[in-house]
Amino acid sequence: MVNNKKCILRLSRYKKALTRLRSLGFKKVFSDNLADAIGVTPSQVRKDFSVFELSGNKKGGYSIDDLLEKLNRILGKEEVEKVIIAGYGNIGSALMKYKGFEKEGINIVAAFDTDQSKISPKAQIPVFHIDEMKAFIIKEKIKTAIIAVPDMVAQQIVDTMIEAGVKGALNFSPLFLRVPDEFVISYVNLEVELEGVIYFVNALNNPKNNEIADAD
Amino acid sequence: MVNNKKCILRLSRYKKALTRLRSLGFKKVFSDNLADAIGVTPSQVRKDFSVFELSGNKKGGYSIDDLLEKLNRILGKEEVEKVIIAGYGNIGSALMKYKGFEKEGINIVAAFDTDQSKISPKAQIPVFHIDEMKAFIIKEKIKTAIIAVPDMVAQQIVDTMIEAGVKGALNFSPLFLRVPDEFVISYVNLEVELEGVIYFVNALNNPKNNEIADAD
DNA sequence: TAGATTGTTAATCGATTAACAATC
DNA sequence: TAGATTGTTAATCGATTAACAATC
Repeated sequence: MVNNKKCILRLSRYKKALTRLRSLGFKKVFSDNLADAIGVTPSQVRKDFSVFELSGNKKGGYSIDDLLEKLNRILGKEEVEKVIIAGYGNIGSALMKYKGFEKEGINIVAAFDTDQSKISPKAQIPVFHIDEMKAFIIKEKIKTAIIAVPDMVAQQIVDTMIEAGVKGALNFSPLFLRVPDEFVISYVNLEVELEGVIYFVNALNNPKNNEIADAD
Repeated sequence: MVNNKKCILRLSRYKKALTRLRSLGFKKVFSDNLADAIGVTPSQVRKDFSVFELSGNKKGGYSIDDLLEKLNRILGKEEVEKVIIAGYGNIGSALMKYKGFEKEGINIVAAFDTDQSKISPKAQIPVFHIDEMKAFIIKEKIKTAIIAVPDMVAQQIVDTMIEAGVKGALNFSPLFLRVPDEFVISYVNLEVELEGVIYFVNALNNPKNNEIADAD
């Protein structure tokens, strides 16, 4: 198993770029083109591919169809992934409607909240009371979740998820959550990211500094 | 200038943790406590602080008030930061309502969209037609923006922003955008993040593999 | 063939961690 | 004082990049 998050995230970006190239009618791609498309070096592309034994033809580049098929397999896209959302506030409801997930074969199957006025079990994508989450996870064998609940309850929600069998989550709560080593958790922290941008904007536009900051 | 994005993002996380500790009545904190609060090593905390000349007392730890004041200064929080949002779809409108930003002294001052039905120039936070964005940026001297427009127009929108004087952006479009070196851009790519979680969930629960993946 | 591109190894780079002297 | 914690240096670790042999 490749244990390098940044590399995996790049695979996902290659996939996106390849899909676009294919839709433009391309059949073949060179490490150069792909590097350009996602903003890395050609060495990086070839290294990443080599790690996953994605091979091309010397001189002939890589077959886009072939790469896409293999990337989908690596990223677990052979079957549609069922994901639930805990918390149906601003973020949770935006994510439910977000088109980007279904495009990638990710299927949001339900959301959960405490607020009675938000609950709609008959909707196309149902919103249930949070008390029903545990049973739902067990019944539907949910492995992946999105945490978009208020900070105060985030730890408690992830604990429940873990008990019920969830193996990984995308967490929008700004708190650091305590989870077992084998639980996968990825933090998306919008304030922190935006504060980072603001810091570099100020720092780069301050005449004292003249270095260049990395985008990543 | 410290040119290490991950370090800056940690400063923002320290700040969050310190605010919480202060609200619980604490006055002092040790590198140990902070490390624990955000999930890093005590060495990391002391190293980060040393880089920014945030000093404590040997034996006595760090003063929370003092740290918070200095962190706010470093992160440019002495004045409220004005930010605009391009694109008032699912993501854009969720971000407008998002409480996390104002908590951190980030002020969303306007949003822009092409869809006439979304435009409301008299709202508390106004939504204008995208054609008015450039003039608004110039007039209000906006330095930081959030890009939440459809993929197809993301490059064009960031070009306009740059022309008008924006210096950095948080980009929710999954495309790699071409920007000048001195423009700060941070990518938040929800599909990519979620795909990463799914990959590790599958990989870790596949009997062939028994290594542990890093959360970050 | 000659030229171009892959695949892989070795070198580089930078960030994290460990260790420990200084010191409160 | 003795013990604990900071602040910093050096060691380690891991990821990225450069270089180049293999080869289509």
